[in-house]
Amino acid sequence: MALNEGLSIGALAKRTGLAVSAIRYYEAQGLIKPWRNTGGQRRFERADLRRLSFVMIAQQFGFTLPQIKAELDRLPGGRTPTKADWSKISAGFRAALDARITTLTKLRDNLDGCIGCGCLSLEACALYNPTDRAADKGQGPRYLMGDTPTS
Amino acid sequence: MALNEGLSIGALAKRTGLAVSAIRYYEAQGLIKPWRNTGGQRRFERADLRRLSFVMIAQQFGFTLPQIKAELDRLPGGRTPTKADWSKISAGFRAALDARITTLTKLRDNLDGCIGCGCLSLEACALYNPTDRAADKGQGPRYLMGDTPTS
DNA sequence: GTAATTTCTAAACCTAACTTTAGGTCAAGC
DNA sequence: GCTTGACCTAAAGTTAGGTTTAGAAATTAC
Repeated sequence: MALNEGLSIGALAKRTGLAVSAIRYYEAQGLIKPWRNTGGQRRFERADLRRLSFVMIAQQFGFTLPQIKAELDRLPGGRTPTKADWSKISAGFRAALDARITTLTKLRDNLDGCIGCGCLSLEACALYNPTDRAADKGQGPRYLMGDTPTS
Repeated sequence: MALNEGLSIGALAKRTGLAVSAIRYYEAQGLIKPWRNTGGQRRFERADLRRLSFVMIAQQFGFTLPQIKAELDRLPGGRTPTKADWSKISAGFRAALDARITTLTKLRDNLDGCIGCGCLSLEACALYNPTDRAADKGQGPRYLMGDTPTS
């Protein structure tokens, strides 16, 4: 057993609160790369706890799994990530969060001028600038309303 | 034609930027209730432009269609909604938005103490209080990480 | 050493919010 | 009056992010 150290998928699930199936799914998406023990079962490093925590928080912030993977891929490959490594990828994270808050605040401040007043003439309003739900899924520029101010 | 007035679904689509199929879908979900002309085609009121705008903005705020329907159902049934009617349902809207901003701001302020510092000891951190992505889908209390402070 | 628990894979299923497709009807332009 | 574009319905397909199921193999517990 000594040579087959590491956390089992069940242990990882208990520690993170994630379902075992979710962890397997994350592996399939390339977010974590466990090794296998002699019996073919997944074994995880303690650092994977941090990775999964990062995933869970980033999801709360509205990031998609591919986006989260992109961030995680910036972590060093050969060694266990250090505090500095994590801080580095958290910076972009925080920037995105700041942007999101800014957008929502602008949205709120414009609410009284749009729906709040009952006119709903969104064309002239900040609301037609869609909140970046993480990544505009190439849906094309969807303007919100063509209602004329007079109506 | 005079008796079959109203906007066609195509006109509504152009005015809102929504796809025709999306508008039909919203009708199926009960968000709008067009009438039919003599040929069986949908005809919409101008007020439906406002309803659809409301839907689009509410979605940007993270509301689900059932939640949006619940708000729209509070509009008067017999007559065309007035400014006052719209303002009324926009109030709850704004409250939800405020709450969301507050949560995100708290999250951001805690970021340096969690991922930002590299420790990722989420248990002791505000991040384990999930952002209400509109409506906690009864997933059960998912605590974020069981990593001990020492690790 | 055997029973119970975990874990394995692959594939099917799930929800939300739509889009696409197929086959057919309606309406508008000339 | 006919052709072209808009519209109709119903059903199936799509994407994200997983969960569930089934049958088999590994591990742990006693």
